[in-house]
Amino acid sequence: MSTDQLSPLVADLHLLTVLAATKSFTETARRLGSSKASVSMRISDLERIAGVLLVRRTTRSVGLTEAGQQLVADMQPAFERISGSYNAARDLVGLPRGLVRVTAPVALGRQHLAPCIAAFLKQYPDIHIELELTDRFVNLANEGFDLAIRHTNAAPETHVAWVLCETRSVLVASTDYLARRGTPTHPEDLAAHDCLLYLGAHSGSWTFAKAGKIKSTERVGVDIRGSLKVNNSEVLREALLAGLGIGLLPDFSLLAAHTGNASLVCVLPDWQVQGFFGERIYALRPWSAQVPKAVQCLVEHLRSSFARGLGAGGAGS
Amino acid sequence: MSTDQLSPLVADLHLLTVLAATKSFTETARRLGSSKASVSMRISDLERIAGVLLVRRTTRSVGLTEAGQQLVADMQPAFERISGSYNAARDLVGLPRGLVRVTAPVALGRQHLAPCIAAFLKQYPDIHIELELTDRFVNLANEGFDLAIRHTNAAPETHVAWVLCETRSVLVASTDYLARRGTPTHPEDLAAHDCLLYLGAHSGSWTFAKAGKIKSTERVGVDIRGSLKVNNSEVLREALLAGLGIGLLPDFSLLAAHTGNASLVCVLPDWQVQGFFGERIYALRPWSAQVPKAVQCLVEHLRSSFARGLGAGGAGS
DNA sequence: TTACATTGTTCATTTATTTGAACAGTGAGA
DNA sequence: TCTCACTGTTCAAATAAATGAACAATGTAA
Repeated sequence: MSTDQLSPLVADLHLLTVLAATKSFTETARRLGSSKASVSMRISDLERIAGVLLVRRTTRSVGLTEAGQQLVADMQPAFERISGSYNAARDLVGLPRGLVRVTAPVALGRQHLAPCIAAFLKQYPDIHIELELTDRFVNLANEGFDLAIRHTNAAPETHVAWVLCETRSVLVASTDYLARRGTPTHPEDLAAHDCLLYLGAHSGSWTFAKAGKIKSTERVGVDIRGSLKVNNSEVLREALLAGLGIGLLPDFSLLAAHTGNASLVCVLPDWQVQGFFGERIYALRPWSAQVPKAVQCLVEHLRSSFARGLGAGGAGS
Repeated sequence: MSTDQLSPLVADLHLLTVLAATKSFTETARRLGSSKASVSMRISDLERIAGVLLVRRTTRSVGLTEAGQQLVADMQPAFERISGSYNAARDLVGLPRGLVRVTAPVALGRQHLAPCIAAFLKQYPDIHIELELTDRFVNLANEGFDLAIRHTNAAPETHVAWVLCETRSVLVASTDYLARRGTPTHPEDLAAHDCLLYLGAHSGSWTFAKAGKIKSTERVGVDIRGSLKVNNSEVLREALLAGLGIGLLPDFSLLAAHTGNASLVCVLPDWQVQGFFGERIYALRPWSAQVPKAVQCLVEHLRSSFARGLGAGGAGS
């Protein structure tokens, strides 16, 4: 079949698929790096030329008409295939190159990912990275990301997942605080302490098990109270460093904590807190037939860096 | 998988598939209705951005590199799917519309197709037709046609084929010529006549069978000679009308012939000539999942017009 | 209900792309 | 071998597209 007549339209048809994903002209424009005026005009032109109403506009919300939905659903896999083929062609030659869009939690990203990526970019000058730090849960496929770094218990089945490292949640406090308020020797002592909570986790109580015996039945649940709940682990760490109380931090956050003039020490080192923060750091990728070489390189670099200790810079020269 | 990065490139990637089909920048530009300068620059840009050499240029011939070939082969079905979906979406609404590119033999096209199409276009104001008349054998898929009218014996297996009508080859001469030279009563009499030949057919002899007994063994082969061989059936008809000799014409050509002041009559009506010109007129279409409504309408119109007698105009109001 | 913030569209201006003619290079035909 | 027709590329001029500020419309929050 001839596809000649497509040529002036393919770009607009692809635009439509993005619009279908975002359901927003503004967001579509941002994603494609153009203006909403342009998106508006091009979609209008497409509808005029096709002679079919594709987008239902209600000035405040955007949805596709039935025709539009069908069209997009039909074309989506085709565009994915084209994208995959193009990336494969790029990767046939020379050094890995191209743009990789990454999303990561703010704290983890700032403290560990950023220096790691900096070293990576020096090593591969033809790879560009867009790093978006947010603690919001992003839908990789819908928002156009190539890679997500997640701190979680289990990788979702629908994605390709690489384990970057194992992590633990550790109960810590500043030496200053412990000097003032005493060091707890048993979980039940915490009831008399200021406990700082990560907002969003199942707040209100911590469950302890004897270290090394997490699966044993010897568990202690402690209701806790404190003056600060916050959904940002960096703020939490700063508060702990400032001596505001005892709190739970992922172990990798501790590394950075020792660089300041204050320092945090482990509390109840013989006890392990259950279930807070994920126990692994993953790199996730929406499923696709093949992984672009640039993404593969980045993941490889992250794995070796994380294996060597979090926050370690590059993989050497 | 995100295809966002595709957006500025899809059109160029599609351009590449057309270039792969035509193996010519000039022809690609003609097909897409743009200039070769534009094609040249866009392909160059694509290669620069991809970082891969896709096209092998030798100033005189164009071919794809291995990377380019692989890329195009991968993308081709995807673009066909997109094209199909787009056409399907268009056809969901209202009157059939869109562009239909048709190729047909010159004579058949001028005499019968053109008036038929004229009536069709009046009936469907939103359908546009590009009619390319040529006796050259065109590759539908490669040259971007949606429909071909062919005068042939059997439809190729690789295409969708509709039979428009049956035809016969008829031996004719002008009354004027027959008056001067006498009317042959047996094929062997032709040896003494001026016979005008369609150039390109297996020239040099005609094989006759008793009418209604084509499959019988009673065949007569006659070596013929004459002063004119031409590959255009209209010129042949004019020559016959001018009394230059006896010649073979498809029956539908005769209809138009009677409109002049001279007229042609059948020679040897009891005999049937074998194998010259096809015995059917077909409408062919490169295979595809679904036939655009505009094409379907056109074929339907052609069928009913041809069934009603060749050259009949529209299908009525 | 009434502001407010944000959406999609419009229009004059800026920007990028396309164009056509000139050019250099190559393959077919004599 | 040489010629000629035609190829793909280049560059200034012309054309088309993208931009962003202003605008009307609508869902949201007070």
